[in-house]
Amino acid sequence: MKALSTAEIPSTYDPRLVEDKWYSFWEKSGFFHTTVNAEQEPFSIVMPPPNVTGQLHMGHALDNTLQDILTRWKRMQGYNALWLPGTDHAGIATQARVEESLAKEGLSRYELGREEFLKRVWVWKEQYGSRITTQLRRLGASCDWRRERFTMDEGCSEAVLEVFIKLYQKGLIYRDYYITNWCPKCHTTISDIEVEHLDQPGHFYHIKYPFKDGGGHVTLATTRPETMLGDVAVAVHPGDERYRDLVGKILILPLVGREMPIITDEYVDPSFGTGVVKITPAHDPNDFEVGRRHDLPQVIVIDKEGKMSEEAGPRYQGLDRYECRKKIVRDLDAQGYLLKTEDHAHAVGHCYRCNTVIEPMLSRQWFVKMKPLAEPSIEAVKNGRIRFIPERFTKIYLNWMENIRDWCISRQLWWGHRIPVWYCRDCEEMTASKAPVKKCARCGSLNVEQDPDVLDTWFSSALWPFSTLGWPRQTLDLAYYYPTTVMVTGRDIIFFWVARMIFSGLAFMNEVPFRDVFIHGLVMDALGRKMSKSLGNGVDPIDVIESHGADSLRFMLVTGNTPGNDLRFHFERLEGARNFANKLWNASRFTLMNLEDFDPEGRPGAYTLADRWIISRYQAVINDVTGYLQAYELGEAARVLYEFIWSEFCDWYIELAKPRLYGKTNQTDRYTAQSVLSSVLKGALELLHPFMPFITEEIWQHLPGHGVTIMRAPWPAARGELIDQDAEHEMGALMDVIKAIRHIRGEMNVPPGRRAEVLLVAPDKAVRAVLEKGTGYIEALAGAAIKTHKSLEQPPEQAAHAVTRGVEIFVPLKGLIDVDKEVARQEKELAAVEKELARVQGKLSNPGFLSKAPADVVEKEKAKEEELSSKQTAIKERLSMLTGGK
RNA sequence: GGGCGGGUAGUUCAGUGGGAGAACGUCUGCUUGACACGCAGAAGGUCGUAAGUUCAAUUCUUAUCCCGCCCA
Repeated sequence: MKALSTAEIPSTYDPRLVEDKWYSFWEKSGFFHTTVNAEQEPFSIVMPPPNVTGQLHMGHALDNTLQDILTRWKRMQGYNALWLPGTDHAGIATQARVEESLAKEGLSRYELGREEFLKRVWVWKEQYGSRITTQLRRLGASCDWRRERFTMDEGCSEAVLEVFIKLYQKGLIYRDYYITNWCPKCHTTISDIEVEHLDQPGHFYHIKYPFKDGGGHVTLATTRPETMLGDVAVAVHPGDERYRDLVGKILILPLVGREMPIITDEYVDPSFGTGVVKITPAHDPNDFEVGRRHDLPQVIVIDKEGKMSEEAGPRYQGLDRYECRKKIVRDLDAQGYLLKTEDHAHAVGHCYRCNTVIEPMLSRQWFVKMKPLAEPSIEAVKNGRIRFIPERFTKIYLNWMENIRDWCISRQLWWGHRIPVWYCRDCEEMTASKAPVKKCARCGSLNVEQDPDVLDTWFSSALWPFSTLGWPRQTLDLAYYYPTTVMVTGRDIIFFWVARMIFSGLAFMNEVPFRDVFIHGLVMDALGRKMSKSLGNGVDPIDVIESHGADSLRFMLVTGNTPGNDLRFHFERLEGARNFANKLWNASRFTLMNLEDFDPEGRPGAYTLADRWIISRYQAVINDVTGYLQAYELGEAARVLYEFIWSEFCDWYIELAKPRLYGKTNQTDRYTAQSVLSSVLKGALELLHPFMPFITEEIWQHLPGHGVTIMRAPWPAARGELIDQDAEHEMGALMDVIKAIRHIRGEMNVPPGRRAEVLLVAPDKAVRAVLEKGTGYIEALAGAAIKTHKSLEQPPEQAAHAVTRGVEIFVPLKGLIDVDKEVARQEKELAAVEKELARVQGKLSNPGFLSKAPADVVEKEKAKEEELSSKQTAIKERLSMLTGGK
């Protein structure tokens, strides 16, 4: 694959000319593909599977960018890096989409029938299934597509069956009547964590329930008066003195006339409301528990459509639950039972899919018994076999695991893994089996039918880290890549997914599914709101890639963000990343323009100070970037590279190299500059490649000594002998002088074209030597003509003045100096120096500081004092000269 | 009610037990033979509030207020 030729490198980087080209080169060349290799250490990540018919959103973009950075980095480090991709069948979401499309044809799934409907879903899946994987390619994801999996493919489905049967045989899967969360719109049960609790304004209705015999009543408050039709008791706390005498008495349920007892139960909070609670076992999870303890009947008054059932009585039957609420309130009021209505905000459960208010509903469902599975999962995290990054998520995970409740796994859907249980209609025998059951094992009847429900989608994704590697078969892949190295995912699915993978891995592989869990935050809009369809505030990553390039998007997502924290999407930050790409592009363009006659085989001459400095800085950057990646501080790693490339390489090194490249006087020195320029650039590209894969490949392919692909270039290793403290120190001093002169030029409005005469005064011999060595640098970068002195007998009066570490700077400006203005400038500087000096001296005169602070800190403060006080002296002298001693 | 995160420059965010940083925005000046998606310079912060630990706190501890999230 060819990069653009040097002659056609445009001055503005255009990702569209570059990205697709390199991606298909990588993929076709098989660079993403890996296989078991016992000689090599594995590094493995399985991708959190996106919804097969969904499309890429910013959350995916972030999640996959992080994974790609880690994978590309480890691959360059020489690991056998596997990033295994795949998609999820997303039961509710996908089924809902297909039902919507059917609705447009005026059809329902029931009219179509199960088999025909499923055919339609598969067609839908074939049609849209490649959209998201195509989009991931555009992001640059270097995952091994030859291993792509799907939660409903043959292997994953087999894993699901295997797990279900094993859990069933161990007694960890059971079927029971229970209160579950029913979504009247999706027509299915959902698990506890799929319910989102939102605070909503509502009312507290205070109602009186009269006694059967004699007068009097008890008062209670409810937010859901319509459920009173299903009331079967009233409860008070056993220790509540106020109601002690009433326990056991019989009440008459208003509007209904049902007789019901007053009971006691610990669940009642005597300090809340009136301390009296109505008990509706069929429509409230807490009441359900109370009902079980007291063996109360269950009266179902709301049906699966969210409408009042026959049990609700003829007056209310068929009414929507909210219509019914209004009618009940009116009726209670009319009959004098309603005492008062208060405003009351309370948390209401909503379906995470369709946002409909959940109806707690009594029904028969399948559950996984969680306690025995949770225990080893708690242990694995507590003893460090699994590590959360950042660490604080450990507590969130443990807290949830320790209070775990059984997991409702059946869904009243058609799209998914059908529950492998058959019922005999004749003898009611129940058989769980991997193979279809045709005949009842007990009575031999052929009148058997399979459970109509499917499993929760998360049931199959819980197996993802091992089902994708071949389980339940004991494959070589499984032995080599499992447990995976790291799981990268959003903080919003720790419970849904991470926790479930952990207990599944432990239960079926006898080993944790991953060592590290790298948790990231959510991508919010610019105002800090969650991106959502209903708000219409989502930003489409594909639009961003088309306008600014995938590299810019990736870089923007990864910078200025700390692990676990949310990230706001600011367009300005995207532009910043795009500008950085362009900067890199132009620095490379400059380098390549000056490299046309470069001989990669040649040997460079002596390094200049600037060479030694940038080479030394580059070693430090290698160490920093590698260290930050190791610590999952991807944002810091990116920041270090940004600063190195922009501020040090471009702003200083390239500028210092220019005279050496343009002037043809010294071919050896020119060659040396070419060599340093190209080698540091090449190394910087390699360090940046995991973050910005496309642009780095494009440029790298032009550089001398490049290989087949930057993807497979060895990760740069710092060489300690190239770290050059002297060079860094000397360059630092020269940079300070240059900055001081530029400052003066700016302040004094010296026209840029004009070459300023500058006098440098340095009493110290070593400092003078540095200045003399660096005269060329100062002259080139400060636009000045330099003369260096040990001291000046008669400092020029018409001059601007500055002091940096051991160097006094005079910029003579005959006729341009406004003495008053210069005095004011110096006074301001003096005040700043003296303020700082006072602070330092305060410290140094504190005996506690001298005796207790570490020696190096004290030394540092002393050196600072010395520098500040010499600066103070110089400024004072200058001031007294300017004001003529007045 | 419990837990967690955040409160640092005009804005968005990094960071740290010992001299407050970046990007964007603002101001000044620049067709400087890579780049105006650029170059050079500048202004701008009592690091939410109060107490404590320490020689030293923006950083650690406690309390408190505000914002957000999760759980009940």
